[in-house]
Amino acid sequence: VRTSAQRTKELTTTEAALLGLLLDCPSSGYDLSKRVRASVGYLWGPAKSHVYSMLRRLEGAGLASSRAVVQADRPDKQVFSVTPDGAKAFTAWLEAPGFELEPGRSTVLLKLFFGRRASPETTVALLEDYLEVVEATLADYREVERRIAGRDEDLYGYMTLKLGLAHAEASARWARDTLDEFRGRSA
Amino acid sequence: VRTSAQRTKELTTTEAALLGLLLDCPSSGYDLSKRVRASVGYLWGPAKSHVYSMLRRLEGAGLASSRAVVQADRPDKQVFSVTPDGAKAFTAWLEAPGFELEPGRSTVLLKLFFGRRASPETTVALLEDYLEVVEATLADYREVERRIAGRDEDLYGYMTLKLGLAHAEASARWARDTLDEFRGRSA
DNA sequence: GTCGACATGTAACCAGTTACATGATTAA
DNA sequence: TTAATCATGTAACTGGTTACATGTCGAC
Repeated sequence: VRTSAQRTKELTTTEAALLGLLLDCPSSGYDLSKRVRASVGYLWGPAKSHVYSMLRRLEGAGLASSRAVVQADRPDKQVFSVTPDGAKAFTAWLEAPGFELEPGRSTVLLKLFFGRRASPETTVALLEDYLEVVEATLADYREVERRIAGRDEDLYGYMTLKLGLAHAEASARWARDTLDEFRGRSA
Repeated sequence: VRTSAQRTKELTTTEAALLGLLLDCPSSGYDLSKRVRASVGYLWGPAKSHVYSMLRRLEGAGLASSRAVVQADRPDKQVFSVTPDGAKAFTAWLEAPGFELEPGRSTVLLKLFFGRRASPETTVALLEDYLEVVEATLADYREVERRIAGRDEDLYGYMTLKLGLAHAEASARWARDTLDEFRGRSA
């Protein structure tokens, strides 16, 4: 039989992310969705409808509170803030050791793995497409990098971005190498 | 109004993976689960119970067929094979352009992103833990690499592994660099 | 008067997980 | 007899998605 002490259900990653953003600045679901895209978006991007339901859930759990804000020039909105309990839950999540490191999970990899069942052209096309996408995101990341490099308040975001950059660079290099090797074989 | 030509529901990634493995060798759900872990496991690992239900679904869709195999020395089993339709569906999946490239999605990154809300020690600990895990998987990958390098029949698996290796190496390098920089700041 | 940004959701679905149930067979 | 491996599932849940519904408000 559980007592009331059991109420510390761990946070979803999305819940944690939203609390983290809300700590910076109380927002409506609509605003939050946009803030997600503008910040953690490239590494965590829930659907808009999901954001709304997570907010309601946080509120229900007493981790966030909302107040109606009447606006004259545009539709009214519900602005959510983090409650003391919510802040506690967030730091607990943040400070808790351990993390999930879900593996590759990319269909490119899986398709390549089964490449011997496809024509060489298919594999080459796959790799070329992949390279293209990777180079595009690489360009994005580099732009963000230029924007936030050196800015002290973005230090942690910068460190995070760095890993994304490193991965993208490694991916691009790999794709080029693999393409070369692959073409070498077919030639 | 749809005609019967509409029956080409696209394959789930897991379905495709299972079909791909079944093409190499018909197997029971139990065997397949083990084969998954031994091959694509590090980049795609469905739960055992999920494998069973996917197999039944493939059978229902006419993409796989099963026959009961009576065993004297151990419990009987259902062995699944790919039907001609299944083979067609698999190559369609394999040959279809496009792929999903879900982003980072690691909680490490997210926790780091919110690092300014945590103590420096927490962040350092996080990075150290991460580095440890990455180095362990790196060691695993290198062992697999030694095992399959040069073997022509594993060429595609090898190429796939190479990306995993490149990512792991980049991650380790990044973690070390970030730790250094971080400690430099605190010092 | 209609388009686009603002704002909040609902409904239906889905891939996948965890925990558990069940039982055969063999080796210690 | 008990534990391990083989073998197949069920039940309940969950984190998340897509598609859609609904409406406000200012700008053109």
